[in-house]
Amino acid sequence: MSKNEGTSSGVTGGEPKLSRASVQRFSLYLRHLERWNQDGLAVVSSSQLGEVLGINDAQVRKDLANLGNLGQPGIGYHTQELITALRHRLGVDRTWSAIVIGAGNLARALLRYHGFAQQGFQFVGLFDADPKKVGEEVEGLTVQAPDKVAETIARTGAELAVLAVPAENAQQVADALVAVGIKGILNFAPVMLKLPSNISLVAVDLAVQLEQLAFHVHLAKHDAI
Amino acid sequence: MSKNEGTSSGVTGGEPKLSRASVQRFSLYLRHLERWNQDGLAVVSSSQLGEVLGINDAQVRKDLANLGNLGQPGIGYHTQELITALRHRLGVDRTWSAIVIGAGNLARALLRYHGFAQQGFQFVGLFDADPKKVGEEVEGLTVQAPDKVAETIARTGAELAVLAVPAENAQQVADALVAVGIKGILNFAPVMLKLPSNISLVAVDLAVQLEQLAFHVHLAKHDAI
DNA sequence: CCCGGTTTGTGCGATAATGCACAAAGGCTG
DNA sequence: CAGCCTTTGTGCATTATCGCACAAACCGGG
Repeated sequence: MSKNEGTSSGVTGGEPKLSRASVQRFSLYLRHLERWNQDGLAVVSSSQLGEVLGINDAQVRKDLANLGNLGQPGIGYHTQELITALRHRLGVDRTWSAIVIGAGNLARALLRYHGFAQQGFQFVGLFDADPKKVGEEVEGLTVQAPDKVAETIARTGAELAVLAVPAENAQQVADALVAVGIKGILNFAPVMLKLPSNISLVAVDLAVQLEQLAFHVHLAKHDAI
Repeated sequence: MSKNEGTSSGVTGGEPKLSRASVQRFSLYLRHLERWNQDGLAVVSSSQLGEVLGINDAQVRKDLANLGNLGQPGIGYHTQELITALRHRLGVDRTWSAIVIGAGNLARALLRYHGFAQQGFQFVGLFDADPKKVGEEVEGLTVQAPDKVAETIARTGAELAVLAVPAENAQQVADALVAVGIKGILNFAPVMLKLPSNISLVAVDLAVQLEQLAFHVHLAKHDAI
């Protein structure tokens, strides 16, 4: 996240400020609640949520307290109500349009992953600088040349971009995206992008994750006292 | 990470204990250092590293102090030396073998991503429960039935597994992997796996990341005081 | 309508992570 | 070799995050 550190609510004091950690968990709560809701579970408790997330139940209650007093002592939380509140607070009680830059395998995987659509995200454009890829069809989208991005944004109102290009080009592409009005970037390239502070950024580095895993296994072996 | 919370070094006190946050950054330092090293940069400073990671330089020095006194006042750190120390400490100064479960698009994307190989990870097996996929060739690997996992592990010594299966099957598959001796799991399914505490776990939920991004953009709009 | 069993909301202390600021150490110039 | 500049290592204050524990609220049974 660029500089959106504090997640400060406007001084107007509308809603309580959320800690970065809480926001991360909100998505996870939502995921589980939606599953449970489909299973017909009308009410959930903080300990149930804590259980599946592997955290303390008090933490859950504190997080959820930020949504207003939705919990009822002795009962728990109404699943549907909680889902609605979470989606509203997260800003996913609407549809978000996103474009994808880079038509490699990762992009294809993302386009085919239907979890996004369920959460209200839709991909409205796919772009690649490689002329050989332009014109190709992927999951209902036709690969376009990068100079068509502005036009697509204007037409669809897309605010988010997924960056799945090589590290070398990432910064340059990101700059171009900002120039044409993109508001948030999900970056898969293994570089720390420099963006204006009003542009949001979330980075996912898959190699880092695997490395973290290796480290923990490595440690577990040597730790074996 | 299952319970490997403290990242506690064995009481033997070999190396200083690393904070979870430091370890996360270690991978990032390494990534940039390797790039710079290839570019011929022999010496780096904490402020350079802080710059590219977007963090304070004091933080960088504290992190790196955990590797021993590699820095020289007035000079900085020798790139190559730092790389060696980081790789050693992270446990990536060796080759790690990993298997992939689930031969969907995400798996294909991962197999084709060469960043892993550069970091010393190699994929030695690909498995899918769908009989129609068994026998297919993907990036030099032949999709096998899940009951062949044990055999592959025995043959290759693979310790890591990448889980790229639907959420419904994830826990069951994970249990099976643990049963045949896998030591660490990188989980892409949107569920919190329950694993024995001696098994390491790193989870990546792509939908959550996109949701985080949406939230920050959402907030930026409403925050605009 | 009272009582035991649940579950929320939260004040408070504990723990972790971050950032500041400065002394000590190395190198370059003249 | 003296002076100045750079950069490390780290003690300390600040901030963020977590978990415990308990009062208050709610339910169902008898």
